[in-house]
Formats: sequence, structure tokens, C-alpha cells
Amino acid sequence: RGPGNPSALDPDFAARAARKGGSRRNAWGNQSYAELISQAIDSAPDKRLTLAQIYEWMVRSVPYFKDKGDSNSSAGWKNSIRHNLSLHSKFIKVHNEATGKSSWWMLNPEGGKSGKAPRRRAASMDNSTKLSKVRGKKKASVQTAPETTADSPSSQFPKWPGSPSRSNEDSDVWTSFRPRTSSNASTASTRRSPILPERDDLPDEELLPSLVFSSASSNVPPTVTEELELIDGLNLISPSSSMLPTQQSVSSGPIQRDSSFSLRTRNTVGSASTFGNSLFNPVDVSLQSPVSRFSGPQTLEALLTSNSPPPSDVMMTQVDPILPQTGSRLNNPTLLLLGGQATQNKMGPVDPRGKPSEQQPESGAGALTPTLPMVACPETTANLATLKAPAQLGTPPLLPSGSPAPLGATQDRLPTDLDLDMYMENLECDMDYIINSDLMDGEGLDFNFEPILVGTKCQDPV
DNA sequence: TTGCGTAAACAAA
DNA sequence: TTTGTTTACGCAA
Repeated sequence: RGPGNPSALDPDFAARAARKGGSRRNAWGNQSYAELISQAIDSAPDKRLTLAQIYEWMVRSVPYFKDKGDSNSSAGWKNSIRHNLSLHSKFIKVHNEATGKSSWWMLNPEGGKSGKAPRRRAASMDNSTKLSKVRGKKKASVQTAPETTADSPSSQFPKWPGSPSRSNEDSDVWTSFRPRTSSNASTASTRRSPILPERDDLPDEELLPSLVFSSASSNVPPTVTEELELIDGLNLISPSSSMLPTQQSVSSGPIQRDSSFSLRTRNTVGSASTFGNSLFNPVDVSLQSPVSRFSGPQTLEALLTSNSPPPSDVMMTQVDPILPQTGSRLNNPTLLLLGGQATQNKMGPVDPRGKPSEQQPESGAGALTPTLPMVACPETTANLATLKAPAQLGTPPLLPSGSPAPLGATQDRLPTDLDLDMYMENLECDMDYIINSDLMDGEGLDFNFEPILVGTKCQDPV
């Protein structure tokens, strides 16, 4: 594998190499593929292009590729195009509802971490690498029955296009999407297809909450469903990210979607202009130095103590949603988590999935608060409390060996891996609860349960 | 070491 | 076949 001798396989290599002596980095100029693709997408009226359209743009707009549109000579650079699209988190794939059409490719409003997707073979086997490997393996082995069962998470996502109670007129372009990474996540970045079945590939800390919401959203009235979808979207990037909303915001921008999600997101973000004309720069700044958004004691204090919604734009933009393994990113969610905890008494149950980073601002906006407690298992809340309380006292008995590195207001900061553990625990509880008290009961999924009863169930899930 | 270009394996549509 | 993901390699800065 791999090109031993590029010139042997790349007929343009010589020409390119020849020009390297000059000012050109590549045969077509100094722009990288990623930059060209960005340019192509940016030049599109809708700020989105299919792969084929990107090809077309290249052939049309880049002299070097003008005579390389035929399949004979295009394999190489098209492969590179695809490679770059997949590789860079700055590009996001958006499901194209039109049948037979390939996905839309858009620019990640958050800049995609200055291009590189977080799942490359950077450090040897960091979290992202592990995740990607796991995901890759799963993809190869699992990938089962996407969109099959009625109650599978996927069955709910097709609703996204129509956005139940909203306009359907644009359903063919309504593109539910998620960060590839998540990445999400995500995560992991990853990056994931908008198709929900890929949630099966999510690491547990992401999968579980997703299932929670999926189960809920597929069994609630449309209006509530929409709310939950919103949360689900948020949750996809949880426990700490805010990418999806941002992307939603952008997707609703150029695509002109009429969705409460996007509207709310805009409101939450504070100003859609954040991702308006310049899709990268404003957010890039926050990405490059996310902590700086919190460096101000006022902001931090507000996060930790204020009952009023903190600056929502901070909440929605400060975290890098794609790099859950990024320490700088995790710091913020940790703070946010604690911020949510700090306001727990005032605000009621804390989302067990540890995403007060979304909840808090949303609660302030009154948008999500009613729905979040629905899946908040009191036990997990209790666990959270038991975990958090000592931590807040500066004695983290349940903490892994990591040192919290207390400093000032951040003395509550927990080790990042603890965060994950906490998520896991909380999520497990959610799952147990959902499975045992709802799915197994066969009583339908009524999430409008009483917290007290829920607490009982959670205490003894079996 | 990192970013980039390139090739290629592989899978899904 | 096209699209998309991922891995691997070599090169240059």
C-alpha cells in the first residue's frame, strides 16, 4: 500500500515537482485540496455541494483540473477530494434527502478544528484514535439493520427532514446531519452520518443518552418530539459539545430551513451572525482558544453561580464538539458541569448526562428545561450529587487517580476521565431505567413520570 | 512532528 | 460505479 514512488503513479508528480522550485506548492497552485474544496463550497449559493458538484467546480474553476475531468485522469485527484472531505472536520456531510443524490458537503461552521479531523493517527492511540478504530471496526462488523425496526433510533430521524410540526415544504433538502466526528463525538468525532443507526457506533457515553432520547422522542407527541429531537441533537454532541446546534444553525442558514430547532438555536446562540457570512473565523477563534472564553472570572462566576442564563453564546460556541479527548475542551465542560451542579438546587434536576452546558443556557431560555428532567434519573442525580459533593469539598473520593489540579474556582474541576466515568454511570442508569421501567414493562414509553417513582425504580432497576 | 498529497482497501448505496 | 471512510506511505517544512 502507499505510493512508494509518487512519480511512478502520479503522472503529474513530475510537473508538480518541477513547479515546486517555484512558488507553487501544488501543480494547481498553493492551495491545498481542502482549501479548494472550501472554496468550492463557499462559492455555492447554498454553501453546499455534492461530491460531483465539487468535482465539477474543480474542473470548472481550477485550470489545472480543467482537462482532468474525464474518468481516466480524474481518479487520483477525485480520490484526494473525497479523502479530504472525509478527513477534515472542516467539512461536514449533510444528508441529501433527494433520492439517489449523494450527500451535501458543507463547511463546518466551527471551522473543523482548523481542518484536521480529530481522528487521525496523531498521538498513538489517543481517545480519538481509539474511537475511530472502534468505530471502524464496528462499521465493518456491525452496521446492522439500519433504519429497520420501528423503534430503532433511526425510525425517528427520518422525521427530521419534515421537522414534524414545522414546514415540510423543504423536506427534500431538510438535511438532518451530525458532525462527523464527532465527530462527534462526533465525538468523537466524530463525524457521523446523519443517519441515526450509526449511533450504534457511538461509544457508550454517547450512545446511551442518545438512546434515552431516542426512545423518548419516538413515543411522544410531535411537538414534544421536536423538543426532544432538539435535545437529541444536542445530546449527540454531548456530553460537552455544542457543535450540532451550531451546525444546525448554519444548516438553517444557507438552506433556509424553517425549524424551531434552528430558530431556537439562533436565539440560544444569541446571534446567528456568529455563523453568518464568515463561517469559520469567529468560531475558529473560540476553538483555538476555547478556554479564553472562560478566562474571565465574570463568566466563570456566572456559570457557577448565576441563576440567570449565562451568556449563551459562550455556552454554544466555546467547546470543541469534535474533540472530546481534548483536554482544553474538557475543561470547559467540566466547569460547565459543575456550573450546572452549582445551580442544581435552583434549577432542579441536573441532566444526568452531564450536559448542563446545554441545559443551563437552554433552561434560562426556558426551551429545554421541561424536557430534560424527563430522562433525569434521580438516582443518577443522586449519584451525581454524591460524586460532586465531595469533589466540591475538594476531596474527590471516587475520583480516579487523576489529580483535579484545584485552582481557585476550578478546584471543583474533576479529572476529565472522571467526567466520562460519570457520564457512563449516569448513562447506565438511564439505560437501566429506560429498559426496565419502560421498555420491559410494555406499558409504553411514558416519560412523564414522577420523579419520586422514578427514583424508586432506579434504586432497583431489576 | 505535522500537514499534505497520494494510493489503495474496503464498504455501502 | 459512485460515494464515503480509513489506513498507509512519502515528502516537505
